[in-house]
Amino acid sequence: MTSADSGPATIETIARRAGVSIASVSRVLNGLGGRPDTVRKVQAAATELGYVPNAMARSLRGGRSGQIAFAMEDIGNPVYVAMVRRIQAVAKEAGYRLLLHSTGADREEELRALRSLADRHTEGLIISPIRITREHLDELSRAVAPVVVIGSLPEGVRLDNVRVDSRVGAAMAVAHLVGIGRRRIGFLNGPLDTVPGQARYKGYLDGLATAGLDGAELVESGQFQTDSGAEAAKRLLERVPDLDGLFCANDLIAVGALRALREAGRRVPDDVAVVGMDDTELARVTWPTLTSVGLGSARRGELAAELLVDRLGEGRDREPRWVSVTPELVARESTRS
Amino acid sequence: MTSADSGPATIETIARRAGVSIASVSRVLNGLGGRPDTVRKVQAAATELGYVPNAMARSLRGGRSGQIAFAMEDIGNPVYVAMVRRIQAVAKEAGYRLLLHSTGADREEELRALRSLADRHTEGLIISPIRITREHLDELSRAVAPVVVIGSLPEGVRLDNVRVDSRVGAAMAVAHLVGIGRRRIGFLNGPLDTVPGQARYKGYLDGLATAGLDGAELVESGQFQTDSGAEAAKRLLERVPDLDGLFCANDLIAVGALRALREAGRRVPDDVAVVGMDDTELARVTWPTLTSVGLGSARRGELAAELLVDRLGEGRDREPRWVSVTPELVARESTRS
DNA sequence: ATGAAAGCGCTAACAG
DNA sequence: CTGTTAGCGCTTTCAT
Repeated sequence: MTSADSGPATIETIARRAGVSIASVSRVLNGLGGRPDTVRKVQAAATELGYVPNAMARSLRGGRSGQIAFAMEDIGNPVYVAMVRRIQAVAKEAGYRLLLHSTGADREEELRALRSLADRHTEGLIISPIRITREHLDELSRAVAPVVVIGSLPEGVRLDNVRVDSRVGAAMAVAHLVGIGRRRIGFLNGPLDTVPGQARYKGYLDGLATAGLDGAELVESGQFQTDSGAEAAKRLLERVPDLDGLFCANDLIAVGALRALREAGRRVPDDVAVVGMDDTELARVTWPTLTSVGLGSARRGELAAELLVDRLGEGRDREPRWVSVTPELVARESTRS
Repeated sequence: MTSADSGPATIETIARRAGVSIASVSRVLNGLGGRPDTVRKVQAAATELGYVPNAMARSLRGGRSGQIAFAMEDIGNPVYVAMVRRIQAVAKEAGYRLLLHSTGADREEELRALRSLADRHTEGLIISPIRITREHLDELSRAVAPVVVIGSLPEGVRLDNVRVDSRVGAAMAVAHLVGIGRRRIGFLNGPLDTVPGQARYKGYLDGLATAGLDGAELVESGQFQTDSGAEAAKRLLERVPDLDGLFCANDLIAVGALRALREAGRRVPDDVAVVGMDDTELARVTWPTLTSVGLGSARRGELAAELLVDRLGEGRDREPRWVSVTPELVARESTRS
């Protein structure tokens, strides 16, 4: 340890120690060959000094940070957990580190996440916005690095995009309830001014129409959350005592509904059959276990990550791609007939 | 838009446009004053060009990346979700970005996370290792940047550390079961060769001893997961048909146990009362709702983040701090007498 | 108050 | 095959 250098080793430290130039050090360390003798000396020095390349310097020089980010509303929602898991896996596989933005319900935070691409600490972004405003679209079109959107985009937006037709999924849920003989089918929705809120509401109406039912007055909306779901269920039960089927716009709402139904003394599925949406981990944990329409959250995360990774590599100039995932109903006890 | 420059604006672009030196640009942009005239010109140019400082260059120059990381086993576990949420919040508040390492069950990955501090892309790390081996300790002591450990550390390790005495928590669970008149109290544990597995097992024994009970043969171990918990519960029920109380080493195991109990036709809490641990979101979702010993996951995440942020700032040379959180039993339906 | 210049650590082009 | 050198974009002396 003759190292009179302070701080961590750099290529310069190594160069001095090995008696070669910094260029040779760089070459050897990047596997670009060299005289066997040189290679040996450099490697020895690097090992002895415990050299690790400085990622910041590399990034600045190479113009690539090796980082991507995922922005979602709240990691507390199991849907996002499923996405993060797969995104993480794909990112790591491709040699990217993953950053997390939790935007909360705050629209402004989402925009900030988009704008922050400009400082180049991140090479690309996956974003799953719950609302898509004019501002979002402006900011998206102005983004200085690749962005993949998880969620539906208006026609004509030229961005990589992973979607699922939750309208169809919602219709499937209703069809399933109809299939087991339910006729008074309610719907607990999230906020109507969100993309998923809109789509699921339309799907619910589609499902009813197909079955020749009318459900105009069987809808309650609130937040996409458990407590809100419980309250909405309570309101609906009071208004519609003869309810026999219930579709919930996500599993969190459904969990709240199950609670409210129990407290109201209704048996599930005997009195009221319940279907959730997203098919999260929760669906297997409740009692009765929850029938739910899976929207492939894990798969969407994975696809989004793959799209992004591709665009950051090979696919730099590819046309924007719109990929979609098919909803799938998973029947469990809450609709066992 | 006379900008003949390619790529994003830099201080140099601005300097040319404003007719000043790059040094002045830097000063103005960092609020270090200047002649009113200069300030105005620079700000105008910056705005027009949509200038955003390059984070990589800043980092390299300043030696600070503005990033911290959190390494845990699997974001799928609600305990970590709770931690991430708070860590995220504290990090953002303090101006740090948050990186996520999912290490899986892989020991090697944890070590990699620690070693990766050396490349300086991250200023500090919060790690919640499930096992602490000799290698971990070596690597921890060798870490080139501040590390905060969530979990218990052997005496004498000089590292910031947030802990909770889950041994005491486990004893509380048993005491609670005893308190509602249970005498044949089983324990479903995770792997015994993990830190939490050890502590909770000891706490279980403590609890029994205090009550003058013997439970040597009422233990099953598996993984800290739902399916594993269900299987373990099944095994235990076969071996010990007169079981009347059950403590589970975490909520995931407890959820599995509830399922197994139901399948075996046992009523909860009438036949068997159940207590989980961690008091995750799950505990409020199951039926019956699950009594669980909270270990302050959210709080631990928050504290860890605060310790780290402090050490990266003011507290650079502070003595290592060991903070602890107190377990708290939250009684719910699964132990209603 | 301002500009010139050095340098953070690295890679790559260019000579030799 | 190897060394010298020029930057990547920024902050910060050091003169002026």
